[in-house]
Amino acid sequence: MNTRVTIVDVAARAGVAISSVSSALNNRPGVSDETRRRIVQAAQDLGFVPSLRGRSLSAKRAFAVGLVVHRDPSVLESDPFFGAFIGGIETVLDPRDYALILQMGSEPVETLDRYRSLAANRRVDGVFLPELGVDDPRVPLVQELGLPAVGVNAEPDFPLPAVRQGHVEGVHELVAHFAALGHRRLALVTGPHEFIHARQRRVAFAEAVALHGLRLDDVVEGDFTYEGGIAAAGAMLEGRAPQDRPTAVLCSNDLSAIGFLARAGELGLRVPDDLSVAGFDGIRLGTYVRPTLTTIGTAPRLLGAEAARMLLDQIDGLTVDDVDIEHASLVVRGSTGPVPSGHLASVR
Amino acid sequence: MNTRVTIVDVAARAGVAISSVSSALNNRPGVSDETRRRIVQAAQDLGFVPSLRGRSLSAKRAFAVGLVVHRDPSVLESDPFFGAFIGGIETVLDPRDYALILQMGSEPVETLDRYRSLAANRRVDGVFLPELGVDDPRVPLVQELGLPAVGVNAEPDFPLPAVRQGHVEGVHELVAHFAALGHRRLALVTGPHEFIHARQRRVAFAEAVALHGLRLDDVVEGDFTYEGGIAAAGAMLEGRAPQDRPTAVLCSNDLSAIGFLARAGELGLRVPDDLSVAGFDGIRLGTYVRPTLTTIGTAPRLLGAEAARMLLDQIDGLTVDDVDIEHASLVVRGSTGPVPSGHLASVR
DNA sequence: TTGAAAGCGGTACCAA
DNA sequence: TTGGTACCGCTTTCAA
Repeated sequence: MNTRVTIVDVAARAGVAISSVSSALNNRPGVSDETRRRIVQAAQDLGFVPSLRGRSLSAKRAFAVGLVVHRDPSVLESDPFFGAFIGGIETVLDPRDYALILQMGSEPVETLDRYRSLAANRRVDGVFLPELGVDDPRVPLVQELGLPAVGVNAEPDFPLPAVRQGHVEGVHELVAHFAALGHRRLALVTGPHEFIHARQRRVAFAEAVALHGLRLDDVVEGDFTYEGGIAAAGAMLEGRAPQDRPTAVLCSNDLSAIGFLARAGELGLRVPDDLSVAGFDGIRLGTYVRPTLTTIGTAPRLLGAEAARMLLDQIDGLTVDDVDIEHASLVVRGSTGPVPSGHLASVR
Repeated sequence: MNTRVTIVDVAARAGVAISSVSSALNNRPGVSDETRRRIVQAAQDLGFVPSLRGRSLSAKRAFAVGLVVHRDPSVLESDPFFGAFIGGIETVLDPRDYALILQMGSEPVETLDRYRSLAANRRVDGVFLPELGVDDPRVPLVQELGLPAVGVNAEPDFPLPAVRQGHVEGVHELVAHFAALGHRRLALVTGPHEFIHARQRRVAFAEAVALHGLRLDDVVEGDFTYEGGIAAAGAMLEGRAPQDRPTAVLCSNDLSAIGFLARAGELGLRVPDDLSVAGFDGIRLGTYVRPTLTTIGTAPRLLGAEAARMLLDQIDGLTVDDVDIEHASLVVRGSTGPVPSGHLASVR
């Protein structure tokens, strides 16, 4: 039990050369059915599992892909995106005998180094690029390193293969929802400008608002955190007369929306009676809070699965086309409702 | 740029044998200072990074350790433990050039298979065993496989190296806190009995309650989820007269405590005026909710770091002693307060 | 101290 | 169709 079964053992038992074992077990042609059968039998008898290390060295592959999570160490802790994203990745990796190497880098610079060393010692065959920033330095890096990569929710002109989930439609649905409820004065809590997805959501919201002939009263920059939502609510609502406040707010992610809700409540505003609030993501937590959070539901799990498929295909030398998964769409729950009556009159 | 720099290149440039390069670069004796200097210089000039694959095959090591997360696919999503735990692991792995391989198995059986295949193809040199169950099948498995492993929060008689964070003290602190606030009738929402940490918390609570001469009114089994907390609150509070209710409740983790809080609120109970509620973990979310959650703060990050250190040492052939990190302790926040006045009178 | 060479466990090419 | 063998890139004896 101490010494492992190698391909040599299998060859010996089947009475063939190791090259035949290799061919047979990898379903390559050039082995007679009879020999193949004997080899498979021998392998099974011996409980042979090819060593990843041997294969790795010879095949010049790591059979692993990498995900580097950056930002604060508590990302995984408070941001449900990665959990679901990783879950999706796993569903694809596992059947194809690949493994996921997860690394965390607190600061952007450190993150780059992680990618660099993953590539340098060839620990991975490719990487995911989630949470893309504007002019993200990881892009030229992987290009320079010749490291296969897949971008997640990238811009249209992204130079690498990417998987995207449309955000525009969901935002339009939400604004239409607001409009139908009589809201005229909307506001937005964005994410940090350096993130592409923050910008995408902002642009889509502004467009939709204009399209419906509504007013974009206020835009406050948040940071995708709960605390950021609290701060944004303070900035947007505190000390303002009802007539001066927006009646419907979109926060760029659910976490900040939930913070926003909490602060709004502390300021004496009832949601959705005095104010409608919506988030973006569709995290589970949004169904926990009261009122439950209206949101634009995304599919990080699917995004992960598709990204993994694209990455493995790319590693296999296939040409991969960008993929658009089903767009995010509105999920109406308890935090949005009709515009306060006072505001109906005040319009126009 | 296309072909990588190997040890052969370095040897050639330094004008020495590859064995000398290996010795020199790994700080092994038997190389003269002068030669060593030349080799280091050459390596640097060429930007040599040893191939993990070559090392791996030759050294019979994967230079990676594995973490298999089981239970529902949404674990990482809603349970902040793993994010912090992984963060802690990383801080130790990275400087020692190890990587973390993360896998997810939804069902326990599947999880076992993951461990099995990780061991079979030698993708990892060791594994973490978090969230131990009673008679956890992973334990005999890793023993049989001869796979180094470290248990997290294991029982005292655990047969493998383990890192633990004391839970008893924190629970005692909490019960003392309850007692000081005048509470006499306590209750507990546990986690599933099959988890060791659920049982540990239950036992500690019962002991502490007895020690203070208080009453353990009610014990309801939860499932460590928000929904479980909601259900537990329903079972414990709904349709009961104030005199029949406990006045202070410990939920076995924060997430369920937060669900408990929400449901209590819906049932018209004010926390902490009508009822005190505490959790266990110290997750960030507990500071978001209103009232903020009194809890017993744990240190998953530290647990991860220590577990990683122990695992790597074990892999290096060192004998590792079990480690106890600073025990979890009480964090008083807003969800606990004085016993309702009606109950003060009713005691005795 | 240095260098040559034998593995580690596979893959893949080439002759037989 | 088979078997032999040269790698893959490093570590580790063992002579020189």
